[in-house]
Amino acid sequence: MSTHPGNDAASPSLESEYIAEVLSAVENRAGESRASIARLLGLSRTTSSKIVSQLIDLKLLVEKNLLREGRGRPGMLLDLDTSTWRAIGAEYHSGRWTFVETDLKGNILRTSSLKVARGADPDTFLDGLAKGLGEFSANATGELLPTFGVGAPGLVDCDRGVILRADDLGWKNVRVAEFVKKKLGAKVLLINRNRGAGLAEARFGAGRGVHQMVYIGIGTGISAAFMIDGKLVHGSLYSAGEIGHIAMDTQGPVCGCGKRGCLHVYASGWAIARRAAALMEQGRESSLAAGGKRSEPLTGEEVCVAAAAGDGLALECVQDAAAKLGLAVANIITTFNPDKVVIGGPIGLINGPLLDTLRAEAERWTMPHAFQAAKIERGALGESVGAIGGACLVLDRKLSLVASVRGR
Amino acid sequence: MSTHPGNDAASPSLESEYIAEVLSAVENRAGESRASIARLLGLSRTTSSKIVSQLIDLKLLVEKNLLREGRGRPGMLLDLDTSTWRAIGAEYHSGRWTFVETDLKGNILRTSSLKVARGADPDTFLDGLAKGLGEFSANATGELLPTFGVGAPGLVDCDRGVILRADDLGWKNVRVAEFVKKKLGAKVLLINRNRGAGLAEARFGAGRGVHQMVYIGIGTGISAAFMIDGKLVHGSLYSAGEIGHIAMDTQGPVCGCGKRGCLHVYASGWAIARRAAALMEQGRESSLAAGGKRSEPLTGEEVCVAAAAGDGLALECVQDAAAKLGLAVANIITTFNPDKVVIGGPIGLINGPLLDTLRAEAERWTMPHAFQAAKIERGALGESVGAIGGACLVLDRKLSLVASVRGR
DNA sequence: CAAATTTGTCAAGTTTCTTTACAAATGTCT
DNA sequence: AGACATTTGTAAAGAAACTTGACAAATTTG
Repeated sequence: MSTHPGNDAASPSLESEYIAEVLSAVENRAGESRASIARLLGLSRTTSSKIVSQLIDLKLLVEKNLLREGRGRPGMLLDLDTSTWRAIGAEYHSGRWTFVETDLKGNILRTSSLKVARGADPDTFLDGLAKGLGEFSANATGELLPTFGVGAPGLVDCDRGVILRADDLGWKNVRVAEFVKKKLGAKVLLINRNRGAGLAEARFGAGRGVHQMVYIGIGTGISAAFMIDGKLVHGSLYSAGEIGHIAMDTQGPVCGCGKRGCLHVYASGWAIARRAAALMEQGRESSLAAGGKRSEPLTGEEVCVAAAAGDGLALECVQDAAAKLGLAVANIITTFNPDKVVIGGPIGLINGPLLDTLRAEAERWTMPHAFQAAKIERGALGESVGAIGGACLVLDRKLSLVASVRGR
Repeated sequence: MSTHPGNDAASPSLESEYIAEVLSAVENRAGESRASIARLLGLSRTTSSKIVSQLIDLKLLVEKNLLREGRGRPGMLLDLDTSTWRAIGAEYHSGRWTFVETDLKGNILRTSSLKVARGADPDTFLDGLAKGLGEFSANATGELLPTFGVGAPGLVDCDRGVILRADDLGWKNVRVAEFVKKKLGAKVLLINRNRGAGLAEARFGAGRGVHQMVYIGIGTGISAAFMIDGKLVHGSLYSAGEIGHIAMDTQGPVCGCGKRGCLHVYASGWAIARRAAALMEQGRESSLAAGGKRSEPLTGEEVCVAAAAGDGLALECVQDAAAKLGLAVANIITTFNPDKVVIGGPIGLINGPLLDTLRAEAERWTMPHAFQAAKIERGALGESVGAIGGACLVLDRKLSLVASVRGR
């Protein structure tokens, strides 16, 4: 036994091209042993064993209990090592930074959040991120992977870590990665927050094990993420999934983008709130009007909650939105043929009438075989899903990150 | 020098994991030498050289002229060897089998076609395929890769080589691969003909070098193929791309599928022909009516040709179809953010007013940045593109196929 | 024409993976 | 219970693949 565990001179070499394959075999399947991995990847037991022991030394894998099945000596069950490495992810949403710390399996170990002025300027946004990351990472429960994953609003250049534009906030060219590098000396992997949420749901949530997944995030705006065989579809300029502005009706009302009949004007949180406010303005009764004059403007979430509680006006607004969403989802199902459609976002996660209407309308406008293939479900990771998505980006690179920490 | 070139005892071993990478480096780039490949893949010149000589022995690569650039000894320019190996692809379309023989670069060396009864039963269809393949492959101009690539109508199970269903023909579970295996003893790679066409355009046609491509095939029906980073998107049950039945207007006319307002009822060849016929029935004048009573029903292609020639009625029909196509393309661009949209199929390839209208309407219904990224162009491979797509499937596996022929 | 540079190949050396062998741990059959 | 078959994990020896270092060949530059 070594007296200096792990970090000593006899540290593993990490030269095999099969290391990543072995790791992902353990990650994506359950109940693998050294021998079963060897069979799976077409390697000898010796090689599999050697790689596994390297990964154990790196604290990426652990041996669990014995695998009793069939005859012969039982194998050692392998699993991701959740004891040591930690990933930190962040997401900005509604004027608030959310931070999560996860283990290698994406389990949330710790959360924190930091309020900044809603609709703030990019500088406030960036300062909040750096401050939050600095404080949050100081209290890590394990060894940190040396990169932060960040989910941001707007059109994101993932390669350069820049928010190219966030139209609803009026931002342009916000260089997030560069800022954090300067402020904290740490690397940032940036992604659009809804794409990050889709990634997280695909890896750890409602889309686990699904090969063709569509995530639809419904909040103030609407956008989607396409996960095909474990990979996120970015598109040419990172705007794949921006379904908020698909044209639903060429005769429809004018949208903020200048076009008519965008999905956004029918089904976003913004649209739901506006519609409810307009109906109340016309004198329609609703529980939403209780308490007289409001200080803050009505939100889509509030309307959805009221609808779930049975408010007639709210129900009407939500169901109309859900019907349009259902039609959009139908066309996405027809176009993509996914195995699963995951509905998320602040609006999508509310346990109300939205999902049933959406599902019924999606069925109405799709071919039966495509609809049956596509299970439509709510997201399973809750509110901080976007931050988990950031952590996912870090976890996807854990191998190279660990290698670089260990100073290969 | 060996007296038995290629096939003798000293045949190459094909064990390196870099063989495929070297081959695709030469394939997808131009002007590579042994040394430049070594740099590209991070290999030593020795290894690169060894692999290249193996590939030359296998007749997959050839040395061309010298590469004079910069100082130093010029490298040997490498290229795919077009002298030996041949791929055969087939496509069924409008009651006709088309066969193509290509070299490793997808160049068409020979074509043939075989008419079978239009709207024939599956048996006639299969007999025609086996007969055609048998005769066509007998006259090969080189050594055949031992597999045929076949583009077929309908929903195709690529793994098992079965047409699961072709609704417009009324077929179900047509086991193409099994039939050809029995009849000719040869393996078949089956694909939907429009997906095959998309594959071919991405590899050898208008989508060369494009990372995010959408192919839209417009014939009697409409369907699409999505090529993301060189890979075709199949979807969960191989129906990704079946955009003929996306809902364009919930108030629209009833479609054959039972729903309302499908793209198919507005913009397919079937729809264009029906619309033109209806207008003429109402007494509208058109060059299409010349020659009195017709024996065959009017086709969408005829209307498009008449529109290109300036016929007013035809122009109206084509432009209305193109406008709906443009709207559909707009939503696809918004959703996918492609670099290029390739318009193909019997209708899409006709050099008439369709493309301009489609492009204008697509621009009208997309965000500027997404539209600008997506160049909309006609297919570059002509009518037999589906058959070339079949050949593509074979070429994509050339390495393993050649290895198996050489009896590794 | 010499010097510098780059290519392609050979021989020798290193690393990685496999083969062969064996102890250890289990189920099965008698 | 005990012999036997089966499977796992590891170690030592061997094979295969890739790299290093060296060198002739082919070019540009000065």
